[in-house]
Formats: sequence, structure tokens, C-alpha cells
Amino acid sequence: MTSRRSPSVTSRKQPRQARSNDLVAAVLDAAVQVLAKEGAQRFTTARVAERAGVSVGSLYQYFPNKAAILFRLQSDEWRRTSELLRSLLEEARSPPLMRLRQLTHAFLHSECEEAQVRMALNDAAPLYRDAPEAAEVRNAGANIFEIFVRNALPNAAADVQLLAADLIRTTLSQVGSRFSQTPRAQAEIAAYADALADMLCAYLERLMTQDRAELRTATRVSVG
Amino acid sequence: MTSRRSPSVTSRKQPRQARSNDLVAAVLDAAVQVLAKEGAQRFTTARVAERAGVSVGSLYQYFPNKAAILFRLQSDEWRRTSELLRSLLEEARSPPLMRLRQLTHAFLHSECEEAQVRMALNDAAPLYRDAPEAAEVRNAGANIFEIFVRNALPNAAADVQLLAADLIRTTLSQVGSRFSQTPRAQAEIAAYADALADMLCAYLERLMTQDRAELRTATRVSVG
Amino acid sequence: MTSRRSPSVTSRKQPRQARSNDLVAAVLDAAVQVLAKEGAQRFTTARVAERAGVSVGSLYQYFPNKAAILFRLQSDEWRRTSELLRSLLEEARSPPLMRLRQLTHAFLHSECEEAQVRMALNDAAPLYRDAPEAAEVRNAGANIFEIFVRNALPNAAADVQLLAADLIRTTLSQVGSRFSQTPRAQAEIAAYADALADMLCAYLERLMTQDRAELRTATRVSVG
Amino acid sequence: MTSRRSPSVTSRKQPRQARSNDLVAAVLDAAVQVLAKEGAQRFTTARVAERAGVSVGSLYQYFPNKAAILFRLQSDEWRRTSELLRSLLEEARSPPLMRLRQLTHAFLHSECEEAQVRMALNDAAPLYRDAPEAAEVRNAGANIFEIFVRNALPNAAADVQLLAADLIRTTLSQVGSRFSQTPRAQAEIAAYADALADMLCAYLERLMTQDRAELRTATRVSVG
DNA sequence: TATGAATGAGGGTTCATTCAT
DNA sequence: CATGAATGAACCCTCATTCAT
Repeated sequence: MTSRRSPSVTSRKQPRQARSNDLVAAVLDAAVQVLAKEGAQRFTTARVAERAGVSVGSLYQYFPNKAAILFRLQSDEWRRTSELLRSLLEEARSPPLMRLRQLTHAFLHSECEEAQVRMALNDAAPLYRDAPEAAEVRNAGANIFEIFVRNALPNAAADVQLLAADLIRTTLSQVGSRFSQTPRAQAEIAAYADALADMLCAYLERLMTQDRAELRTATRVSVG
Repeated sequence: MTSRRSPSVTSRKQPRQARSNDLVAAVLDAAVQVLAKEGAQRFTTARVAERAGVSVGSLYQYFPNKAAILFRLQSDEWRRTSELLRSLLEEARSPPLMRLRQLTHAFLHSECEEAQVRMALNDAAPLYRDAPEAAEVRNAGANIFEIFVRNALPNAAADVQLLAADLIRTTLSQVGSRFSQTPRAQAEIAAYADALADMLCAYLERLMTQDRAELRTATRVSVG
Repeated sequence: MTSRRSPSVTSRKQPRQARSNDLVAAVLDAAVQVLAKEGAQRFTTARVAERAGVSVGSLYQYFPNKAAILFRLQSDEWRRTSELLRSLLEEARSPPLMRLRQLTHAFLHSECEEAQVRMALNDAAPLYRDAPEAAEVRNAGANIFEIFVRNALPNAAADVQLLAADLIRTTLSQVGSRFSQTPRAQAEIAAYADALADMLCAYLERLMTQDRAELRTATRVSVG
Repeated sequence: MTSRRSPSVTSRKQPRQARSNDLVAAVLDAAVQVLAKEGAQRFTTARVAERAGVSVGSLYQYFPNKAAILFRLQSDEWRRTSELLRSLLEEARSPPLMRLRQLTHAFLHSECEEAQVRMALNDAAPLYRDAPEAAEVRNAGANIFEIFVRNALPNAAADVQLLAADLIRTTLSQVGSRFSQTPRAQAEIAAYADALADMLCAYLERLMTQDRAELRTATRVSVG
């Protein structure tokens, strides 16, 4: 394939002053509204600037291009989600399976909020996903699951742990994203979350059983 | 949000003659190439026509608009996948869990073939997914899993069956689609397919256990 | 201004055979339907041919271009109107003013029938009106009024007669055409026709008075 | 008939600054030239922009679409004509019939100026006449005649007044428009205007006679 | 003679980005 | 710094007409 553009997508300047922060906030806010109201297709810098009550020129002072706005939106979104996941997964007092179930519920509900914007943002993904910064942000989210899995499967090989973490994370985010493409009632969300949690937990449970088996084997071997 | 257009997307005329079929085939073939080489962003009717060695006008004799080409591509793709799934799931001689595992492997491998095109097609989804015909094609795929699940969980309530079928199907297609976004070696695919199959099987196994329990309960009740 | 195309617009061949006549009739019929249903803007040879159940190629065998179809439609329309006017104006038993009034009513009613098509045909006028044949057909209609006026104002100078004939004809056709652009109830048509007839008759009456005066003067002069 | 589009046609933004006004003026000016030189058929935004020495993009900053340019031209034209008519009809010192005659002359002369543009604008009418704003502008012109007729026929019923006003206005504008489609010498214009004025005045005179009769009747009744 | 597939210039419109003010 | 007018390439789609079959 020919080269596809992956220009830098981060802020042109770090806005230190109050004014700048306001402007950036206004733009991001407007961007969300445009995304929700008009969809990814009609998401234009002009429309964002207008809705933000700002000139296009100003917009381009803080975002190098349209993709940067979208990337920032997605970035913030990922950060928020990571925060949510971290707070639930790291809560070490409850057992892993219970935490995973709680998280599934929380995540699915959160996905269904502002599904409109999330979908539009998803539609616009081709515009920002190839930027180098994107990988970085995504990896940050991955860590959380890796820690969780390492904790739940302390005796598993590293690659098994990574694979499980990836699969759980991918399943959650992809299935959640797809599920929220259709408007859902609260009860429906809860039911789907239960099923999804069943699946993830069944998987994790199986791994944990193997994990304990491995431990016994390892012990016996070392003892023997 | 404001209304978004969802124009019809099916063929303008049924090509009966050899000539027409050639043209349609050439256009679809060219469309795949453009998608792979240029991506969804640069997928234009002009480019497709040029690569097909055909005039734009001719292209528009057989496809009412750009979305129709994309829809047709996706449609064909869905049909092929459905065929694959059906042949594997309906193969009644092997037990359900084994069939599900085989299917996972087959599906993941198939997803990773021509991943480039699949991704581009996915990026272009906003252009065709709202067409009325799209829902129809999607539902066709859903049936296959429903039948499979009904067979595996004969005693479960209908809504449980539907939910399980939906979840399995969604997980497979979404996780598969995400997984294939990165180029993968054969071994990597096999490993991921194993993990994914583990997850789906663990889930189905749990449901099957419950299913048998329900049968016992029901039997006891009716006997008692 | 630069040259505007005024290509010939008459039939490519005189259709003598039954088949040909059928085809021409079918095309004209279809043309009327397309005009009514789609408007001048969307009046295309392809649409006409399809609705006529005929291939574009065949259509072009009997009409040299799109304008020719429209011209033929308008031509026929003018012929029909001329027939109507002639039959009413030449009816010599009733006095001129009464005939003019009757004609106004008849004409306005006729204009309001199929107003849809008439309007569309009017919108398409730029396509055919510059053809040399158009003037010819129009002049045919003019004659009728000239004869009528010569009869009503036998003593007037030739240029006065011509001017009056032109004005009456122009007023009738233009006001009628404008009036029928809005859908009208029968009573509304009658009322407007009455007013229009009032105007035309008041005008003609005044000229007739002058005409008689001229006769007296002429007589007196010639006598004196 | 199927629905035909009637998009809004008014300015995209109110040009406040000198620069903007210049651009709008340049575009309108260019539009007139293109209309005169190329006709309605070849009136394209690209040509207008080019002749205005402006990019298409700029053109679209001030006009939402092609129709808007045409509508604006027609609108301005209507406004100018209304101004002319008002100044002549409201000139209360001369008697109604005289005013009507003067107006007829003035109007016909004005119609014959830039007849080329007027005709082209007329040909393009289908593009803008269905816009909601068009009715409004047209009605503004109607008022002038209604006031004039109410003054000339104070005792007539309201519907009689409205009908007369409509008929006079329609006749003037339609006959004038048709007349100016052919290039005319000054003398020819004067002669035709005289005839047209004769017709309108004869009509109005008849109504005024009736009006006075009604007054007498009304007086007698009220006295008796 | 009939067909209808093929053509491709041309039309209206959008939008990311720049830069003079 | 802020503005927003200006740019013009690019996009999707239409349609009168021809000509090989």
C-alpha cells in the first residue's frame, strides 16, 4: 500500500495561560457536541470553531490539525476509562472474579453513556489512529489488565499472562463498543454485562485452575 | 442528533449478460484493490473506475452510489464468512465445544487474510451501515449461531439462548476484527485463536452444565 | 452574447409505418408523464425511453435530440390550443365580444388542465424555443387572432389590427399561463376568466367604438 | 408528482465588512454578465466565480448555493421594479388612469432594458422560484397594486379590488416580460405600451363606472 | 432496424488549512 | 495573539449521445 499520512497529532503548544486552557476546553467541548450532533462525516474544523465561539485560526493555534482534536478526545476518553478500570481492578480486597464482574458492569454502563459521541469518534478513528502517539496511550491501558492478570495467575508463564490480559481487555472494549452502538435500556445493559462477565470469568476461572495445578506440579517437582 | 442519510444501496440493474457481469466483477475487483492500496479515505468512484478500466458512468450504471460498492463488498464478505461458519457449526458429528474451537481457528485465520481490505472496509462502514439492506444481511449471520446454541443448550430459556448466541458471535467477530488490524504470523494467530476458543468454550461449558442441571430439575419435578 | 445552440428539432424521419407511429406516440406519451412526474429538470431521454418501454437508441431514431421531443410536445399543444381558439373565434353567429368572453373561459379552463405538464414544458422552453421551427408554429396561432380582430375592427389601419391581435393573444396566453401555475378550483377559474374577459372586452369595445368613428369620418370625408 | 427540492436561498452570512460587500457585489455583477453572455443553461458557479475573479469557495461563503445567487438577482430586480411602480402609482396628484398609463410606459421601457439578463433569469426560475423566500418578495410587489386599486375603486367589494389588482399586475408583468423577449426599438416599445395601457385603462374605467354606480345605489338605499 | 452499454465532460458543493490584517 | 476571508483541489454524481452487436 502507498503511504498513508500519520502526522503528529499532539498539541502545538502547551497552553499555560488561563485563556489558552479555556480555549482548548471550549474547542474540545464543541468538538464533542459536533460529533454527537453531526457525526464523524460532518465533523469539520469550521463547525467546531463556530460552536466553540472561536475563530478557526485560534483553533489551529492549539491543534495542529483536525486529527489532533479527535485524538485528544479519544485520548481523554481512554484516560477516563483507564482510571475507571484501574480503580476497580486494583481494589484488592475483593477476589479477582468479583472484581472482573463489577468492572464489566461498570464498563458497559459507561460505554452506553454518550454512545453517540463514542460511535462518531470510532468512525473517525482512521483519521487519528495511525499517529505515533496513539499506540502509547493505548499501551497505558493495557498495563492495568496485565497487572490484574499477573495477580490472578501468579504462576502462569509470562506469555500466557500477556495473552490473557490482551484477550480480556480486547473483548471488553470491542464487545462493549459494539454493544453500545444500539441504544439500550438499563436492564438490557445489566443482562448483557452479566453474560459478558460470565464469559470472562469462566475463562479466568479455567486459567486459575490451571494456575493452581501448575503450582502443585512445580512444588512436587521441586520437592521430589 | 440530526438525521443522517441512509440511501438505498442495492444494485441498479440485474446484470444478466456476460458483459455486465464482467463489468460488475471488474468494478468489485478494482474496489478491493483501491481499498487495499489507498485506504477508505481515498476510496473514490473515480479511482475505482479507473483501476477497473471503465468509465465512471459505467460504474454508476451498476451501482447507484459509492456506498453500494462498499456494501456489496461487505455483503459478499459476510456471505463468505457465514458459509464458513455454517459449514463448521452444522458439522454435527463432533461435539459442540470442539466445533466451536475449530470455528474460532478458522475464523481468525480467515480474518487475517486480506486484513488490509477488511480494515479499510471497516473504516468505510459509516457510509453503508445505515442502509436498510445492511440489517438484513447481518441478521442472516446471527441465525447460524442461534441454531448452534439451541443445539448445545436445549433446555435453556429462549432469551438465554439468544443472549449466548449474540455474545459468542459478537465476541468472535469483534475480537477477530480487532486482532487482524495488526499483521500477524501464523503461530501468533493459532495462539490467539486458542485463547479465544478457551474463553468461548469455558463460557459455553458453564452454560451447558447449567443446562443439564435444569434438565435434572425439570425431570425430577415432572417425576415427583 | 456567445452563440447558443439552436439545432434542428423536427423529426429525423417521417414515420410511415404503424410500428414507427406507435413508437413515436409511446415516446410522446412517456415524455408527458416524465414531465409531470419529474419536472423539466429531471426530464432525461433515458427516463423517457424507459417509461415508453423503448430503448434510447430507438428514441434517437425518431427524434434527433432531447429538444425535439419537447418541441414536438409543445407543438402539439399549440396545435390543440389553436384548434380550440379557431373553433370559438370563427363561430361567426355570436358577436365578437361574446365570442371573446367564451374563448377566455375556455382557454383558462384548458390551461388549468394538466397545468403540471404545461409548467414543466414551460420550464424547458429554453431548450427548444430557439429552434427555427418554433417561430413558424407560433405564427400559425397568431393568424387566428388577426382574422378575428380584422373582423371586429374592419375599418382600423392594418397596424392597429395587428397590434390589437398581438396584445390580446399575448395577454391571454401569458396571463393564462401564469394563472395556471397555481392549482385552482373551478369557481376560481371562472372568476378569473370573467375578470380577464372584462379586460379584453373593455379593450376591444373601445377599439370598436373608435372603429365606428373612423368609419363615420371616412364616410363624411368621402361624402363631403 | 414527486417532491422537488426547495432549499433555502438566502445569504449565508451578513457581510458587514467592506471586503465582503465587495465580494458579494463582484459575484452578483459577474452573475449578471454570465447570465447575459452565456444564458441560464450555462450559468455555473464556477463560471460566475471565475468572472468575478474569486474562488468558488469564496462564492460559497456568501451564497449557500447557485439558486441563492439567482434568487438574489431576481430579488433585487423585483425590488427595483417595485420601487419604480410605487413611485409612479403613489404619485397621487394625477388621476389614476393617467398614472396607470405612465406606469405602463415606464415599466415596458424598463423591461426592455437588459432584456437579455431578464430572460435568462426567467429561464432559471425553476431553480429558485420554489424557495420559501420567493413568495414573500412577490407579495411585497402585490401590495402596491392593491393600494392603487383600492384608491381607484373605493366602493368596490374587497374581492373585486383584489382580483383587479392581481389581474392588472399579472398582465403588466407577464405581457411585459414576453414583449421584451424580442429586441425592440424605442418607437415599438412606446406603441406597445400605448396599446397595453389602453387595455388596462379601459378595464379600470369600466370598473370605476361600476364603482360610482354602486356608490349611488348605496346612497339611495341609505337615504331611502 | 433495435438495443442498451459505454462514455467522460461537466455540474454543484465541501473543507482543511493559510495568512494578511 | 486573534481573526475569518480566501483558496482550489477533490468529491460524488448525471446525462446526452453514440455505436458495436
